[in-house]
Amino acid sequence: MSLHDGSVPRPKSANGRTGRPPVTSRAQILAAARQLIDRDGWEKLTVRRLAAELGIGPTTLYHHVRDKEDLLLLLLNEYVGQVPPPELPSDPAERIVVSATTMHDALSAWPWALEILTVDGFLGRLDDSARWIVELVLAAAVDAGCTPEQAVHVFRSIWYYTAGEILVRAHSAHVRGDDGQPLDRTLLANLKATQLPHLASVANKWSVLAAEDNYEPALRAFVTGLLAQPGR
Amino acid sequence: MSLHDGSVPRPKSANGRTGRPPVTSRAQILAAARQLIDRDGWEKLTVRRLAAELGIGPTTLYHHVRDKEDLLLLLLNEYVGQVPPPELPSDPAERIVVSATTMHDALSAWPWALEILTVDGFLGRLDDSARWIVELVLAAAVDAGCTPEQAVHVFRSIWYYTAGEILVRAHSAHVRGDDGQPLDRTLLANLKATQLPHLASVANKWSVLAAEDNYEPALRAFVTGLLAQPGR
DNA sequence: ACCTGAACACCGTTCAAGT
DNA sequence: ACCTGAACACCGTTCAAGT
Repeated sequence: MSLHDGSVPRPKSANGRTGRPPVTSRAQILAAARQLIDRDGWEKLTVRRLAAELGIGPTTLYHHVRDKEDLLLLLLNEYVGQVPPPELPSDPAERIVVSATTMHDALSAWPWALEILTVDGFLGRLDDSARWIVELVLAAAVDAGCTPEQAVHVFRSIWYYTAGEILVRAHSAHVRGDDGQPLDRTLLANLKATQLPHLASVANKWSVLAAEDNYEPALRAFVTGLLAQPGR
Repeated sequence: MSLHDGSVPRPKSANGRTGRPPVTSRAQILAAARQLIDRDGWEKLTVRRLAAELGIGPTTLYHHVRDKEDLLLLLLNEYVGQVPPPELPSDPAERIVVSATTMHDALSAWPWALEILTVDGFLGRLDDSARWIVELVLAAAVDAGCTPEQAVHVFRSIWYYTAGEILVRAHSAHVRGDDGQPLDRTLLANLKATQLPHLASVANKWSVLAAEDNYEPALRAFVTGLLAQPGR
């Protein structure tokens, strides 16, 4: 790497700055990206569309962000950094629940953010503005009697549950059978009731049950179970 | 839809069958797809590569599978259907743990299969050969005293945890910092220790802890917590 | 310093024509 | 009945040339 700041000769211009004037900025790009996602959905965010949105050439973007992954990471840090911290209860176990729920709700509202987190190994790519949520969970776990190492395991377990819930639910949201029927019908239709009796007994209400939000009660059960583990 | 079976006039040929002879088959396509994934990795499975592998034109594939999603689903059902059923213990709670672990281990070995499951709303798209794993968990939960409805919630919670664990770990596996350093360094480097003390205290061993397999103990804690929930 | 169009190396899928 | 090449409508990214 031989690049270092200020090594490039700069042609002076009238206004004291140098070179061709910018037609956009990183801030503008991020704002446009967010607008595009909110309007057309996450899967429509492509480098080319984003450029078109801004009225610039696709290649111009590469002067403001390293690549698409970099863009997504910037977007994510910005978003998580703006999540307001929750009111924390004094009971440590309940504090874990509230902290995790805050994380969950923030990411549920922006499920695409979670896809970035999953793909990128998440923690290492966030900056401090986003990592405070992790800190909350760790602190509460330590308060509940965990060693720092155990607290990390508690956090990870909760993170897996939370990430799975959001990802699966986000993707299942509007899935229908081939014919547009809700899945119950399909489920029932080709089910050998004699071989799978329990599945058969709930097949006709599966999609109703699957639509119910059970995140928090199950999370509470998980936290209780984790904190009650032997060997601590 | 005006298509119905046998409505197309068929030119007879010498061997008693009709039309141009096939150069491949669905079974051959699935076998080649699996080989391609095992050899080059899941992300290299594209319609065009798969066709090249088989020595046929990309468009020929569309006579044997509806589209790429259909191909993945066929692949997945085949795989899950071949998973051997586990030895089940008599204790219902432990039976949930063993059943879920079987599901987990099978999908861990084939993480790309899980991506399909997540994307496609999973359950409704599987056939009976794959759904027996769900049945095992439901049956065990009912044996443990759950109503069928509660059993579905138990299954879903466990599924979220399992799916999250596999997805996050599969994607985090080989993530390094920009400079190829393990993430601990990056984590430590830009960490404001005074603001995030608990995170700071584990930063240097984070990646070691994150590499530890904690699936089963945490699952057991989860199951214990779920079955101990009030209001049942 | 910043922007641009052309180009590269890909995708999944459709469709008319051939055997 | 099955196969084919050409074509469509896209991707992310690089690079030499322009202002």
